[in-house]
Amino acid sequence: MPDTLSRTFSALADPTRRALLARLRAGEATVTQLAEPFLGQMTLPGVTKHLKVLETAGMVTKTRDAQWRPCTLNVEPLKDAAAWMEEYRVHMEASLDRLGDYLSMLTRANSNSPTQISMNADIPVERTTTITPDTTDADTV
Amino acid sequence: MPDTLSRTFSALADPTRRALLARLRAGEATVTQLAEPFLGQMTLPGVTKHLKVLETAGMVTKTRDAQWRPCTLNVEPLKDAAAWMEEYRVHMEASLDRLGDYLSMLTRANSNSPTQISMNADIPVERTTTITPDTTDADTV
DNA sequence: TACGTAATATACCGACAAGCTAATTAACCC
DNA sequence: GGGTTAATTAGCTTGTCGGTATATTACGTA
Repeated sequence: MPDTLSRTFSALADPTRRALLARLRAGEATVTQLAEPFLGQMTLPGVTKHLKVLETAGMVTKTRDAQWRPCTLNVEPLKDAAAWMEEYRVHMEASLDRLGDYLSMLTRANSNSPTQISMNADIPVERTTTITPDTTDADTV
Repeated sequence: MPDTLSRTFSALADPTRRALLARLRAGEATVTQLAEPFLGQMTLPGVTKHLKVLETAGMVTKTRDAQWRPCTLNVEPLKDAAAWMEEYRVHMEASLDRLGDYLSMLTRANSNSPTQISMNADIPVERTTTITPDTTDADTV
Protein backbone atom coordinates (compact mmCIF):
# COMPACT_ATOMS: atom_id res chain seq x y z
CA MET A 1 0.00 0.00 0.00
CA PRO A 2 1.98 2.95 -1.19
CA ASP A 3 1.18 6.54 -0.43
CA THR A 4 -1.58 8.33 -2.26
CA LEU A 5 0.64 10.33 -4.55
CA SER A 6 2.58 7.28 -5.65
CA ARG A 7 -0.62 5.42 -6.36
CA THR A 8 -1.91 8.33 -8.39
CA PHE A 9 1.22 8.68 -10.51
CA SER A 10 1.44 4.93 -10.88
CA ALA A 11 -2.12 4.82 -12.16
CA LEU A 12 -1.31 7.53 -14.68
CA ALA A 13 1.75 5.66 -15.93
CA ASP A 14 -0.19 3.65 -18.47
CA PRO A 15 -1.54 4.89 -21.79
CA THR A 16 -4.65 2.74 -21.60
CA ARG A 17 -5.57 4.14 -18.23
CA ARG A 18 -4.92 7.69 -19.37
CA ALA A 19 -7.16 7.06 -22.35
CA LEU A 20 -9.86 5.75 -20.04
CA LEU A 21 -9.65 8.89 -17.99
CA ALA A 22 -9.74 10.98 -21.13
CA ARG A 23 -12.86 9.21 -22.25
CA LEU A 24 -14.48 9.83 -18.88
CA ARG A 25 -13.87 13.53 -19.26
CA ALA A 26 -16.70 13.45 -21.78
CA GLY A 27 -19.04 12.05 -19.16
CA GLU A 28 -19.97 8.84 -17.46
CA ALA A 29 -19.74 5.55 -19.33
CA THR A 30 -20.25 1.88 -18.69
CA VAL A 31 -17.43 -0.62 -18.69
CA THR A 32 -18.20 -2.00 -22.13
CA GLN A 33 -18.51 1.50 -23.51
CA LEU A 34 -15.13 2.32 -22.05
CA ALA A 35 -13.63 -0.90 -23.29
CA GLU A 36 -14.98 -0.63 -26.81
CA PRO A 37 -12.04 1.29 -28.35
CA PHE A 38 -9.58 -1.26 -27.00
CA LEU A 39 -11.31 -4.51 -27.68
CA GLY A 40 -9.19 -5.11 -30.73
CA GLN A 41 -6.04 -5.16 -28.66
CA MET A 42 -7.22 -6.10 -25.23
CA THR A 43 -9.88 -8.25 -23.68
CA LEU A 44 -12.65 -6.99 -21.48
CA PRO A 45 -11.16 -8.37 -18.26
CA GLY A 46 -8.03 -6.47 -19.12
CA VAL A 47 -9.94 -3.23 -19.24
CA THR A 48 -11.74 -4.13 -16.04
CA LYS A 49 -8.38 -4.52 -14.38
CA HIS A 50 -7.21 -1.12 -15.55
CA LEU A 51 -10.43 0.37 -14.29
CA LYS A 52 -9.83 -1.30 -10.97
CA VAL A 53 -6.45 0.36 -10.74
CA LEU A 54 -8.00 3.73 -11.45
CA GLU A 55 -10.73 2.98 -8.96
CA THR A 56 -8.41 2.10 -6.11
CA ALA A 57 -6.42 5.19 -7.00
CA GLY A 58 -9.61 7.11 -6.41
CA MET A 59 -9.86 8.56 -9.89
CA VAL A 60 -12.83 6.55 -11.06
CA THR A 61 -16.03 5.85 -9.17
CA LYS A 62 -18.22 2.96 -10.20
CA THR A 63 -21.90 3.20 -9.43
CA ARG A 64 -24.42 0.56 -10.39
CA ASP A 65 -27.46 0.68 -12.59
CA ALA A 66 -28.99 -2.76 -13.04
CA GLN A 67 -26.33 -4.86 -14.71
CA TRP A 68 -24.33 -1.84 -15.80
CA ARG A 69 -21.59 -0.11 -13.85
CA PRO A 70 -21.50 3.51 -14.96
CA CYS A 71 -18.10 4.97 -14.23
CA THR A 72 -17.43 8.61 -13.49
CA LEU A 73 -14.28 10.64 -13.32
CA ASN A 74 -12.99 11.81 -9.97
CA VAL A 75 -10.22 14.38 -10.19
CA GLU A 76 -9.56 14.68 -6.49
CA PRO A 77 -6.29 12.68 -6.62
CA LEU A 78 -5.21 14.70 -9.63
CA LYS A 79 -5.31 17.78 -7.48
CA ASP A 80 -2.64 16.35 -5.23
CA ALA A 81 -0.56 15.46 -8.25
CA ALA A 82 -1.01 18.95 -9.67
CA ALA A 83 -0.11 20.45 -6.33
CA TRP A 84 3.05 18.39 -6.26
CA MET A 85 3.90 19.48 -9.75
CA GLU A 86 3.24 23.07 -8.87
CA GLU A 87 6.46 23.03 -6.90
CA TYR A 88 8.35 22.59 -10.14
CA ARG A 89 6.47 25.29 -11.95
CA VAL A 90 9.15 27.87 -11.37
CA HIS A 91 11.79 25.50 -12.71
CA MET A 92 9.74 24.76 -15.79
CA GLU A 93 9.28 28.40 -16.51
CA ALA A 94 12.95 29.02 -15.97
CA SER A 95 13.94 26.48 -18.62
CA LEU A 96 12.36 28.04 -21.63
CA ASP A 97 12.76 25.37 -24.21
CA ARG A 98 10.18 23.39 -26.07
CA LEU A 99 6.96 23.48 -24.17
CA GLY A 100 8.09 25.91 -21.51
CA ASP A 101 6.74 29.24 -22.53
CA TYR A 102 3.80 27.62 -24.24
CA LEU A 103 2.72 25.95 -21.06
CA SER A 104 3.22 28.95 -18.86
CA MET A 105 1.38 31.12 -21.33
CA LEU A 106 -1.37 28.58 -21.31
CA THR A 107 -1.65 28.29 -17.57
CA ARG A 108 -1.47 32.01 -17.15
CA ALA A 109 -4.27 32.49 -19.67
CA ASN A 110 -6.45 31.07 -16.95
CA SER A 111 -9.47 28.79 -16.84
CA ASN A 112 -11.40 28.28 -20.04
CA SER A 113 -8.75 26.06 -21.51
CA PRO A 114 -9.47 25.29 -25.14
CA THR A 115 -6.23 23.43 -24.96
CA GLN A 116 -6.25 19.71 -25.73
CA ILE A 117 -2.67 19.02 -26.51
CA SER A 118 -2.34 15.29 -26.74
CA MET A 119 -5.13 13.71 -24.87
CA ASN A 120 -4.17 10.17 -25.69
CA ALA A 121 -1.78 10.21 -28.56
CA ASP A 122 -0.87 6.56 -28.27
CA ILE A 123 -4.27 4.94 -28.09
CA PRO A 124 -6.71 3.74 -30.68
CA VAL A 125 -9.27 6.37 -29.99
CA GLU A 126 -10.39 7.10 -33.48
CA ARG A 127 -10.00 10.86 -33.17
CA THR A 128 -6.44 11.15 -34.50
CA THR A 129 -5.29 14.36 -32.79
CA THR A 130 -1.65 14.90 -33.97
CA ILE A 131 -0.76 17.95 -31.92
CA THR A 132 -0.60 20.29 -34.93
CA PRO A 133 1.38 23.09 -33.30
CA ASP A 134 -0.09 25.71 -35.64
CA THR A 135 -3.60 25.25 -34.27
CA THR A 136 -2.49 27.14 -31.22
CA ASP A 137 -5.28 25.34 -29.46
CA ALA A 138 -8.91 25.13 -30.53
CA ASP A 139 -10.35 22.12 -32.34
CA THR A 140 -10.49 18.62 -30.84
CA VAL A 141 -12.69 18.79 -27.78
CA MET B 1 9.99 0.85 -23.86
CA PRO B 2 6.83 2.69 -23.02
CA ASP B 3 5.96 6.14 -24.26
CA THR B 4 7.53 9.21 -22.74
CA LEU B 5 4.59 10.25 -20.65
CA SER B 6 4.22 6.80 -19.13
CA ARG B 7 7.88 6.72 -18.28
CA THR B 8 7.63 10.12 -16.67
CA PHE B 9 4.65 9.25 -14.53
CA SER B 10 6.15 5.91 -13.69
CA ALA B 11 9.32 7.60 -12.52
CA LEU B 12 7.29 9.90 -10.31
CA ALA B 13 5.39 7.01 -8.76
CA ASP B 14 7.96 6.45 -6.05
CA PRO B 15 8.51 8.58 -2.94
CA THR B 16 12.27 8.06 -2.99
CA ARG B 17 12.53 9.32 -6.53
CA ARG B 18 10.29 12.28 -5.80
CA ALA B 19 12.50 13.12 -2.84
CA LEU B 20 15.56 12.92 -5.06
CA LEU B 21 13.99 15.35 -7.48
CA ALA B 22 13.04 17.61 -4.60
CA ARG B 23 16.60 17.58 -3.39
CA LEU B 24 17.84 18.47 -6.86
CA ARG B 25 15.62 21.50 -6.89
CA ALA B 26 18.09 23.03 -4.48
CA GLY B 27 20.90 22.54 -6.98
CA GLU B 28 23.22 19.93 -8.34
CA ALA B 29 24.48 17.16 -6.11
CA THR B 30 26.63 14.07 -6.34
CA VAL B 31 25.27 10.58 -5.94
CA THR B 32 26.51 10.14 -2.40
CA GLN B 33 25.16 13.52 -1.44
CA LEU B 34 21.81 12.55 -2.85
CA ALA B 35 21.92 9.16 -1.21
CA GLU B 36 22.95 10.40 2.21
CA PRO B 37 19.43 10.95 3.61
CA PHE B 38 18.38 7.44 2.65
CA LEU B 39 21.39 5.40 3.65
CA GLY B 40 19.68 4.29 6.80
CA GLN B 41 16.92 2.61 4.86
CA MET B 42 18.53 1.87 1.54
CA THR B 43 21.94 1.03 0.18
CA LEU B 44 23.89 3.18 -2.22
CA PRO B 45 23.29 0.92 -5.23
CA GLY B 46 19.61 1.22 -4.45
CA VAL B 47 19.78 4.97 -4.77
CA THR B 48 21.86 4.65 -7.91
CA LYS B 49 19.11 2.53 -9.38
CA HIS B 50 16.48 5.11 -8.59
CA LEU B 51 18.68 7.76 -10.14
CA LYS B 52 19.00 5.60 -13.21
CA VAL B 53 15.23 5.49 -13.53
CA LEU B 54 15.05 9.26 -13.27
CA GLU B 55 17.88 9.53 -15.75
CA THR B 56 16.28 7.35 -18.40
CA ALA B 57 13.09 9.27 -17.81
CA GLY B 58 15.09 12.36 -18.72
CA MET B 59 14.53 14.16 -15.46
CA VAL B 60 18.07 13.90 -14.17
CA THR B 61 21.26 14.52 -16.07
CA LYS B 62 24.50 13.09 -14.79
CA THR B 63 27.68 14.86 -15.74
CA ARG B 64 31.07 13.73 -14.59
CA ASP B 65 33.74 15.42 -12.56
CA ALA B 66 36.58 12.99 -11.85
CA GLN B 67 35.03 10.17 -9.83
CA TRP B 68 31.97 12.19 -8.96
CA ARG B 69 28.76 12.34 -10.95
CA PRO B 70 27.08 15.63 -10.26
CA CYS B 71 23.38 15.29 -11.02
CA THR B 72 21.16 18.10 -12.16
CA LEU B 73 17.43 18.44 -12.46
CA ASN B 74 15.83 18.47 -15.88
CA VAL B 75 12.20 19.48 -15.85
CA GLU B 76 11.55 18.98 -19.54
CA PRO B 77 9.57 15.78 -19.09
CA LEU B 78 7.61 17.39 -16.31
CA LYS B 79 6.35 19.90 -18.82
CA ASP B 80 4.69 17.15 -20.78
CA ALA B 81 3.18 15.77 -17.62
CA ALA B 82 1.96 19.22 -16.64
CA ALA B 83 0.55 19.73 -20.11
CA TRP B 84 -1.30 16.46 -19.84
CA MET B 85 -2.66 17.45 -16.48
CA GLU B 86 -3.68 20.79 -17.79
CA GLU B 87 -6.48 19.05 -19.65
CA TYR B 88 -8.03 18.18 -16.34
CA ARG B 89 -7.64 21.63 -14.91
CA VAL B 90 -11.18 22.62 -15.73
CA HIS B 91 -12.50 19.48 -14.05
CA MET B 92 -10.44 20.13 -10.97
CA GLU B 93 -11.70 23.65 -10.71
CA ALA B 94 -15.24 22.45 -11.21
CA SER B 95 -15.03 20.11 -8.24
CA LEU B 96 -14.47 22.61 -5.50
CA ASP B 97 -13.68 20.39 -2.59
CA ARG B 98 -10.57 20.09 -0.55
CA LEU B 99 -7.68 21.39 -2.57
CA GLY B 100 -9.67 22.73 -5.47
CA ASP B 101 -10.01 26.41 -4.90
CA TYR B 102 -6.71 26.51 -3.07
CA LEU B 103 -4.88 25.13 -6.05
CA SER B 104 -6.58 27.33 -8.58
CA MET B 105 -5.97 30.34 -6.42
CA LEU B 106 -2.38 29.30 -6.18
CA THR B 107 -1.83 28.73 -9.87
CA ARG B 108 -3.63 31.89 -10.77
CA ALA B 109 -1.44 33.89 -8.39
CA ASN B 110 1.30 33.18 -10.89
CA SER B 111 5.01 32.43 -10.60
CA ASN B 112 6.70 33.31 -7.32
CA SER B 113 5.28 30.36 -5.52
CA PRO B 114 5.76 30.57 -1.76
CA THR B 115 3.82 27.37 -1.84
CA GLN B 116 5.58 24.27 -0.54
CA ILE B 117 2.65 22.07 0.19
CA SER B 118 4.07 18.68 0.91
CA MET B 119 7.28 18.30 -0.96
CA ASN B 120 8.29 14.98 0.48
CA ALA B 121 6.26 14.36 3.54
CA ASP B 122 7.19 10.73 3.62
CA ILE B 123 10.94 10.87 3.28
CA PRO B 124 13.80 11.38 5.67
CA VAL B 125 15.27 14.49 4.14
CA GLU B 126 16.77 16.14 7.17
CA ARG B 127 16.70 19.57 5.64
CA THR B 128 13.18 20.37 6.68
CA THR B 129 13.00 22.01 3.34
CA THR B 130 10.73 24.91 2.63
CA ILE B 131 13.11 25.62 -0.23
CA THR B 132 13.29 29.27 0.80
CA PRO B 133 11.40 30.91 -2.03
CA ASP B 134 13.74 33.90 -1.88
CA THR B 135 16.23 32.05 -4.07
CA THR B 136 13.75 32.66 -6.84
CA ASP B 137 16.09 30.80 -9.06
CA ALA B 138 19.65 32.00 -9.60
CA ASP B 139 22.32 29.65 -8.32
CA THR B 140 21.81 26.02 -9.19
CA VAL B 141 22.20 25.83 -12.94
C1' DT C 1 52.66 1.51 -6.40
C1' DA C 2 49.29 0.89 -3.10
C1' DC C 3 45.27 2.58 -0.78
C1' DG C 4 40.86 4.81 0.00
C1' DT C 5 36.76 6.68 -1.95
C1' DA C 6 32.97 7.45 -5.65
C1' DA C 7 30.13 5.15 -8.39
C1' DT C 8 28.50 1.50 -11.31
C1' DA C 9 27.83 -3.42 -12.86
C1' DT C 10 26.30 -8.01 -12.17
C1' DA C 11 23.66 -11.45 -10.24
C1' DC C 12 20.09 -12.77 -7.59
C1' DC C 13 15.58 -12.64 -5.03
C1' DG C 14 10.61 -11.84 -3.84
C1' DA C 15 6.76 -9.20 -5.07
C1' DC C 16 3.87 -7.25 -8.05
C1' DA C 17 1.84 -5.68 -12.72
C1' DA C 18 -0.17 -6.77 -17.18
C1' DG C 19 -2.15 -9.74 -20.09
C1' DC C 20 -4.77 -13.90 -21.44
C1' DT C 21 -8.56 -17.73 -21.11
C1' DA C 22 -12.15 -19.76 -18.78
C1' DA C 23 -15.53 -19.75 -15.36
C1' DT C 24 -18.81 -17.16 -12.37
C1' DT C 25 -21.93 -13.82 -10.58
C1' DA C 26 -25.68 -10.58 -11.28
C1' DA C 27 -29.31 -8.54 -13.50
C1' DC C 28 -32.62 -8.24 -17.09
C1' DC C 29 -36.32 -10.16 -20.39
C1' DC C 30 -39.15 -13.70 -22.37
C1' DG D 1 -37.26 -20.99 -14.97
C1' DG D 2 -34.14 -20.31 -19.27
C1' DG D 3 -31.50 -17.38 -22.07
C1' DT D 4 -28.78 -13.20 -22.75
C1' DT D 5 -25.88 -9.53 -21.61
C1' DA D 6 -22.75 -6.95 -18.21
C1' DA D 7 -19.10 -7.40 -15.49
C1' DT D 8 -16.09 -9.63 -12.38
C1' DT D 9 -13.24 -13.42 -10.45
C1' DA D 10 -9.87 -17.07 -10.68
C1' DG D 11 -5.85 -19.09 -12.31
C1' DC D 12 -1.94 -18.83 -15.07
C1' DT D 13 2.27 -16.90 -17.58
C1' DT D 14 5.44 -13.41 -18.38
C1' DG D 15 7.99 -9.52 -17.40
C1' DT D 16 9.44 -5.67 -14.66
C1' DC D 17 10.57 -3.48 -10.10
C1' DG D 18 12.75 -2.64 -5.63
C1' DG D 19 16.04 -4.22 -3.02
C1' DT D 20 20.40 -6.67 -1.52
C1' DA D 21 25.28 -8.32 -1.67
C1' DT D 22 29.38 -8.58 -4.04
C1' DA D 23 32.68 -7.28 -7.40
C1' DT D 24 34.65 -3.83 -10.53
C1' DT D 25 36.01 0.49 -12.59
C1' DA D 26 37.86 5.01 -12.04
C1' DC D 27 40.18 8.56 -9.78
C1' DG D 28 43.09 11.10 -6.28
C1' DT D 29 46.73 10.87 -3.09
C1' DA D 30 50.20 9.23 0.23
